[in-house]
Amino acid sequence: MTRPTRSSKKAAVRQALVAAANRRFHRQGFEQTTIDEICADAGVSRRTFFRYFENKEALAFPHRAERLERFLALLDGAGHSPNPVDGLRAICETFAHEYSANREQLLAQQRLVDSVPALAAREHEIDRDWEAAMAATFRRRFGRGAAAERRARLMAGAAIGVIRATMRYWYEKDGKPDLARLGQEALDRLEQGFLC
Amino acid sequence: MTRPTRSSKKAAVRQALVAAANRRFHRQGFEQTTIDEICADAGVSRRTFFRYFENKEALAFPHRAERLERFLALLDGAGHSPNPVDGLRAICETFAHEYSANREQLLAQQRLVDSVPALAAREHEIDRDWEAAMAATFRRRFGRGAAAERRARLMAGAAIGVIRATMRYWYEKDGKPDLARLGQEALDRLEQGFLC
DNA sequence: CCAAAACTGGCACTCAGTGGCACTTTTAGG
DNA sequence: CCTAAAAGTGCCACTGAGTGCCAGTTTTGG
Repeated sequence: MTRPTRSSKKAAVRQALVAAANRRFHRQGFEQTTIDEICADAGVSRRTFFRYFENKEALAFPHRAERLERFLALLDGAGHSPNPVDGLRAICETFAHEYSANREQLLAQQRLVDSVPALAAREHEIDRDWEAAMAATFRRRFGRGAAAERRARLMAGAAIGVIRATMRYWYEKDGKPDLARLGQEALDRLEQGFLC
Repeated sequence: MTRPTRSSKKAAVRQALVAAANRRFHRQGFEQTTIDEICADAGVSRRTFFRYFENKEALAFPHRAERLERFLALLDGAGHSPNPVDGLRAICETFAHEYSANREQLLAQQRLVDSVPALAAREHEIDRDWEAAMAATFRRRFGRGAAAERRARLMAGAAIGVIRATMRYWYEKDGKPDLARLGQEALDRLEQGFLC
């Protein structure tokens, strides 16, 4: 029987908070759940809660930091394709598989997010992080100059736009369509434009 | 001397709150300003404040409802062009002129928004409204069917993506570039895609 | 084994936002 | 005009989010 290390205990506390929050949010709704209740369930003080999460909203996106990190790493790794969209295609494939594997959990999370405006706002914040990451990558690929800069940003903006639209569509269809396929079609559009 | 009517008084109170908030936000920052202070400046009770604005954040976007309404009307009006982007081009022209005319005010507002995460989140909420409006319009143009539906949504997502990226660029350049021109270039990209 | 560092709990505090109620002003109908 | 209903306002008490502070405990590395 190994003694619990500090970091493993931290992970356990975090996990307990997330689990308690999920239960409560699901049963009572987001606003109707107080942080006190979550803390009581997790056996932790309110003060400690705020050392694990910035605020109540953060509980609804427990993988935010980790996923962004992974996205950044993948963007870095896919740095060699001549066309930046090809890099996105590969990344899309990776995330599509992960999301499909966690379908139920994601659907539940999304139902929650859609029902609480404050959470929808946080979700956009996340998108913004991803957009910034893509813009930085594209900029590196497109080189210097104001035109290249603008192009990189427009492309990142359009990319996150079609990605988010795709996710919403997938969620709305209860995660039944093939997400990887939807993603590839979205990226096709991004490449080829919307001229009729 | 005309007796002040009820609605004119309401408008005056609203205006006073917005003005007081702008002053305070500018001098002390958003979080450092309490609603109490704003109410005191405007000569109104705290309880009354919440009858004019949903929350403190709403003070930073005083034209939100009005602008969305106008956008919706323009979308409706531009319903006859064969290519939906043409409709956007006309609308872009209209808003570009308005924004350029209110450059200073918009720049100040944006500096505030960029410095407060909560406000950035609200801004995304606004974008979401605009995206939904565009998606509905495009859907009408593209007809029935899942493919048309998806196309409409992807296009709306990409559109708001390039528009927001354009606005950010313009803000960052202190509103000096020709916004109408930037907008048209962004819409060119939307039409023609990002294939290298 | 020990000192430093990290973690925790508890308390007091500020401020956003809500509900309720009494009071005043505006409006519309006769 | 006059008046009753409706709309708007102020005040008060309350809940709950989030922060600063400090004292006590646990973990870690040497």
